[in-house]
Amino acid sequence: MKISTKGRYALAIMSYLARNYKEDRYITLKEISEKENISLKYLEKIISMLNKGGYLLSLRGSEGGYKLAKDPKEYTIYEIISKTEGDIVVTSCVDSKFICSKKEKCRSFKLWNELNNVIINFLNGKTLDDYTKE
Amino acid sequence: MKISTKGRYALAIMSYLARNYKEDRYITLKEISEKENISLKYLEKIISMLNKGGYLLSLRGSEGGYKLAKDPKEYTIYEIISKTEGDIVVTSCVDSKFICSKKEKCRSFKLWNELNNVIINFLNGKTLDDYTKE
DNA sequence: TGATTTCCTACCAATTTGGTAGTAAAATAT
DNA sequence: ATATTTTACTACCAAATTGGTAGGAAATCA
Repeated sequence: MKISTKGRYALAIMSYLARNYKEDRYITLKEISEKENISLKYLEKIISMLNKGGYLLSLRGSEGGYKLAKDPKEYTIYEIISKTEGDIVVTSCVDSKFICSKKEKCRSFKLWNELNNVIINFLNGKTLDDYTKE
Repeated sequence: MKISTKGRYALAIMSYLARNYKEDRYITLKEISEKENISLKYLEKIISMLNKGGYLLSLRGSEGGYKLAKDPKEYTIYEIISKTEGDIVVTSCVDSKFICSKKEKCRSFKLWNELNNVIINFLNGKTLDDYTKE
C-alpha cells in the first residue's frame, strides 16, 4: 500500500518543470538531479516513462532537455503517478482487464473497487498546478 | 499501491468468523481453509497476526479453533488490514515515527498525508459487520 | 569535431511477497 | 493413559518487485 520512489520522483520532476514553465526553456535532467538530489541515471529511467505520446517535450544536445507540453493545470496527479507506477489497482480483481464472473456479488470486489475509486478520485481532483502552488 | 493477499485473506477469515458469530462455537482453520480455498499453513500465519491482545478468542485441541471476541460491528476494516499489512502509510514520510523538519512546508508530505487520511477514513468508516452483510 | 544531452538496453543487489515445513504444546475424546 | 486434534511457534525458501547502476548510441548545438 505504498507509492514507490518512482511515482514520487516523477512528481518531483513534473513539479520542477512546472515551476519553470513560464521561462519556456528546456531543462536538463542534470539540473533537476542536482536540485532535487536524485541520481541522474534513475531520473532518466523515470522520465522515459513520462515522455511518451507527447506528454512532455524533449530536445537532445546542448541547450536541450525537457519541458512541459501543456499548462500545469492540465496535468492531473493521477496521470503522473499512473504513468510511472502503472494503473492504481488496490487488488488485481479491481483491474478492468481482470475477468471474474463473481464481481457483481463479491463483497471483496465491492470493497476494494470502492477504495480504488476513492483513491483515484482524490488524485484526479488535483492538478500539477495545485500541487506546485500548494 | 496494493493490498496484499495477507490483508485480503485476513478479511476473509474475519468475515467467515463473523458469519458464524451467532452459533458461538470455535471454528477451525481447517474449515476456513477448505471453504475459502486458502492453504492451512498460510492461514495459520495470518491468523497469528490477528490473534493478539485478545482480538480473537482461541482454543487448542479438538472442538478448538477461533471465534470473534466481540460483535462484528465493533471491528473496523482498517484494524483488520493494518494488523496484517502494518499501518497504512502511502509514503514513509507520512508515518508518525518519521522525523522530518520540513513536514510543515513540504508539498509532497501534504499530498501524501491527505491521501493517507482519505484511505484510512474510508477503511475506518466500515465495520466487519457492514462488510459481511454487504 | 567536440561537448552535451537525450535515448535505449541490459544488468544487479536488497527487500517484500507468498508461501511451505516441522515440531512443540495444549485440550479433548476414548 | 494415550491418541487425536488443533493451535502456536520457528525457520526456511522461491519468485517478484523495488530501487537503482552501467555503457553506449544518436541527435543537437557551439
